[in-house]
Amino acid sequence: MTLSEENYLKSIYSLQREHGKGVSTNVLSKYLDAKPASATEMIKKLDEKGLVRYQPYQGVLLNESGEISALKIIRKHRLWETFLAQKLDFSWDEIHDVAEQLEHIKSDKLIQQLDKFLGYPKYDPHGDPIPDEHGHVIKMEKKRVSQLQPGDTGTCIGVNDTSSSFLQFLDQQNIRLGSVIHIVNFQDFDKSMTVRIEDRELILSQIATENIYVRI
Amino acid sequence: MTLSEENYLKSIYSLQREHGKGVSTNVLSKYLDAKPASATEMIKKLDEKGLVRYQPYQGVLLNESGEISALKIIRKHRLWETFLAQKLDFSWDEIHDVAEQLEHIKSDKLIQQLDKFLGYPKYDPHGDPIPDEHGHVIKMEKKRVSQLQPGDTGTCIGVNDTSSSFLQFLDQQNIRLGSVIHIVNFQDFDKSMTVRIEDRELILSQIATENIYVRI
DNA sequence: AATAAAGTTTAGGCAAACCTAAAAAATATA
DNA sequence: TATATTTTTTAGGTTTGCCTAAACTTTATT
Ligand SMILES: [Mn+2]
Ligand SMILES: [Mn+2]
Ligand SMILES: [Mn+2]
Ligand SMILES: [Mn+2]
Repeated sequence: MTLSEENYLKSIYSLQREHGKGVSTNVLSKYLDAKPASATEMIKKLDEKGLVRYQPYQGVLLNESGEISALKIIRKHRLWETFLAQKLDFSWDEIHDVAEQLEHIKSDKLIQQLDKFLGYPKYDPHGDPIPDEHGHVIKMEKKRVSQLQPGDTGTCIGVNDTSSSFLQFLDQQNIRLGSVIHIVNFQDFDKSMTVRIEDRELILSQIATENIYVRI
Repeated sequence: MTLSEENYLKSIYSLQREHGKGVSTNVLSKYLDAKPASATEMIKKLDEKGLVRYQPYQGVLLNESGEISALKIIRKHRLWETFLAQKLDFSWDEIHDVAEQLEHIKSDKLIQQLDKFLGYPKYDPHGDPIPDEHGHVIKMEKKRVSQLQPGDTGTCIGVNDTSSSFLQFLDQQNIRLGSVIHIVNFQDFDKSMTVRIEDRELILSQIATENIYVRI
């Protein structure tokens, strides 16, 4: 499989999860920073290879072998992210771009040994579950902070927005994986929330609370 | 720089070191497992980019910026080899192919942190010196075992032949980096040598003694 | 239902990195 | 030195992955 094919499969997997139905060439191409015509071409090729189901004008969906392939790449991506964060002291916002390259290295032994070296981690530094070698993923029912009520408490397990600026903001506010977030108050007029993290109270905007995932 | 350009620069660097003069398209293409016509094309492109000096029919030579670029890739290759051997328990003969891919990952921070994580190693698992971030390499006067006399003692610092079968042979014979090799005897009829390694005597063929490097 | 807008595909090109086959140059041999 | 052999370059193709512009299909609006 080529680098480009791998990136398409991974993208289709993510977008398929988000929305329900077939992923349109428009959405897919925007996600990959390419043109719709390019997406159409690639989708046709993946269909011929038996990795996706594609009906013209109806979008694309991974079939079983496509999903297994996608999960293998996601496994590699998340293991490398874990390596970069835990062993090389990369910060939350720096790991993604490098992992985007490393995920395409071809060596079964490499990824097996990396997994072992890291102590068989279950989650990556963004709180996303790492698929096992057969492509099995732990299903998590994660909630957004915005879905909690005053009085509730959640443990931060990830983010939705992975932009540098947001991740840097979280770093500054000392919000990291495992942080316990207690909801103190909810302001109706702007949907912001007052939360307590490690005995420190702060106000999070609606945008912020919608982009932080917690396990309750 | 593209992956292919990087591989060409690295190859030219190695071949230039071996022979003295300009590297011919024939030699270069054989080394890279490509056709001479492809080498000519690439060389012309590298010349236009100012990385090599190329005169038709006269072969190619790296100029200063080409050499710096080559050494940066070699630095990455050797750091990754060290990582694979030291941290992921790859054996001597397994590391090269994976490092051949990893050397092309683009991230200054990655290689800086990897270097730190490994404790700023000076040599790779084959005994070759790792260039520093400015492209400076330690010049080593290494000798082949075949150049030693009975009574001499050397410390194994690398190999010339990096084929799997040779490296596996060395593994079986417990010859590794740092092994102290004492020359017991030299057989004139077949140029083989009796050597002592860790209180064990064995006979090495001429082919073997010519492909093991030692520091005396 | 007819028309306008938006989304999707097709057609035709382009650059990178390969290739084969033919032409040209350098080198070896008679 | 003339000819044969080897090496190198050039010319023309192919594949992958991208693009733009035009044609077509679907969806939204009047
Ligand atoms: Mn990627
Ligand atoms: Mn992640
Ligand atoms: Mn390489
Ligand atoms: Mn090496």
